[in-house]
Amino acid sequence: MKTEKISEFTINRLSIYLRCLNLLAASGVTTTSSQALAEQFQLNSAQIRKDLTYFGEFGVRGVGYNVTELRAHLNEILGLDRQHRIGIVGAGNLGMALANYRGFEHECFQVAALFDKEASRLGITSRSGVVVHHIDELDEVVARQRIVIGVVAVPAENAQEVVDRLTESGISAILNFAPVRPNTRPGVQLKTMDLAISFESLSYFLSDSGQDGPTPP
Amino acid sequence: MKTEKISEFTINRLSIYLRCLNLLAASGVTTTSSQALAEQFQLNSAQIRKDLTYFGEFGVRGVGYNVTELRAHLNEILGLDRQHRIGIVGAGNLGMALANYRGFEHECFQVAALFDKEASRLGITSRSGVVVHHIDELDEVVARQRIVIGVVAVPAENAQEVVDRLTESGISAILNFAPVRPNTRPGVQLKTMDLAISFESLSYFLSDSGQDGPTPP
DNA sequence: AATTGTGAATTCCTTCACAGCC
DNA sequence: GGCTGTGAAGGAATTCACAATT
Repeated sequence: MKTEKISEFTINRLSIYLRCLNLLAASGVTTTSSQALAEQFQLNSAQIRKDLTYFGEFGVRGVGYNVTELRAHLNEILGLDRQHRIGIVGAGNLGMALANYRGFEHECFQVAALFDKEASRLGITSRSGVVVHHIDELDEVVARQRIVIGVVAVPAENAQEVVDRLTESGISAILNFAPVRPNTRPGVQLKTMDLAISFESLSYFLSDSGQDGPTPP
Repeated sequence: MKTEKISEFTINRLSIYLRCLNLLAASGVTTTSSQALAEQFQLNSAQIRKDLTYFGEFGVRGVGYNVTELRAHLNEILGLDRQHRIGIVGAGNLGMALANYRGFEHECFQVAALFDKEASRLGITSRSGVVVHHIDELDEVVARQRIVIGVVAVPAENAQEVVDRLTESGISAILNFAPVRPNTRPGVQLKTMDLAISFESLSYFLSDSGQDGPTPP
């Protein structure tokens, strides 16, 4: 275990490794190696080893990694051995889609509350029975429900205000879907999923397609 | 204009610069500089200049950049001066949320069709009247509607199959929301928005929040 | 005087290659 | 023999700093 600063690239790859291991475990594989993983899932074996050794020595030289053990380690490193309660601000199409997202159901992430400022949306419930509160109840509900992750699913104009209110409410991590780059206090983790950037990037590569010419000898 | 390979980081930042310029233009600003942009929007001025010069010399030394001109250039570079027709595969919560997403309405991206394999979803329409087709009509509808971007909004298990079918149908760019890393033919642009990775990354930073207190072994 | 465009310096990330261990 | 863990090398992205330009 190093005290070195660990890059977000590494953390994101740990999620990928964990997924690969879950697939292997599901098909009954008990032992694997960085090379085997790299080949099956198109990764780089040295990178797998380097990423893992930031957190410990999980392998056995000459043998490889025990799938069950490594899964357990990655789950713990990523904090997936705990419940994380989520509050979604914005009960429009996106907010409700996230609240109903089945990907959460079997996982450690649990949508515990929804918030909106539109009177017409108050009281609506998600498929699993989570109710839409007025945004003015944010502080109270976040505290009562022990919500730690806030999701911003409101229009760009309101995103900064919502981030500020979430921060005030004592939340420690925010996933923002609005196409803005909000300011946050240090200590509050912010991650933005920017649909507009993704589409515009695709648009760029459509325009100048033919980027990838034939590889020289 | 260089022939150098341009990184995706640069392209993504161009989207951000364009947004900033749109804000400036909306408040009547006609001229700006890399420093002014950097200060207002928390960017790095050298990076702005370097990013822009991959595509041309848009500034005037001693003066800065003309907001209207630079917007026009970025719009053209990103291909936002053209319509891009989108087909969404998967008419569940996420697919319908994307189809109804207002961010598209005033932009150059237009959702032209929805697809699903569930009989119960066929014929449903989005708010703007786009109808859900059976996935078997993909090839025909993609051709008829001149769809160039495919969106994958299906469960992980079906994502690779959908990517293959989209590729077969002649689409040139894919935005994937399933938590997998599908294989694509070279020439087809693929971008994955991985919710699971984002949440797991936030979870990680929640666990070890505050690099000051390392956990004992 | 002010700001761009850019080579050089720096920082960060990835890959190589091999010593060390099973 | 085979595989991990890792220092060193290589490559990419960012930032610095200044000559060139208006």
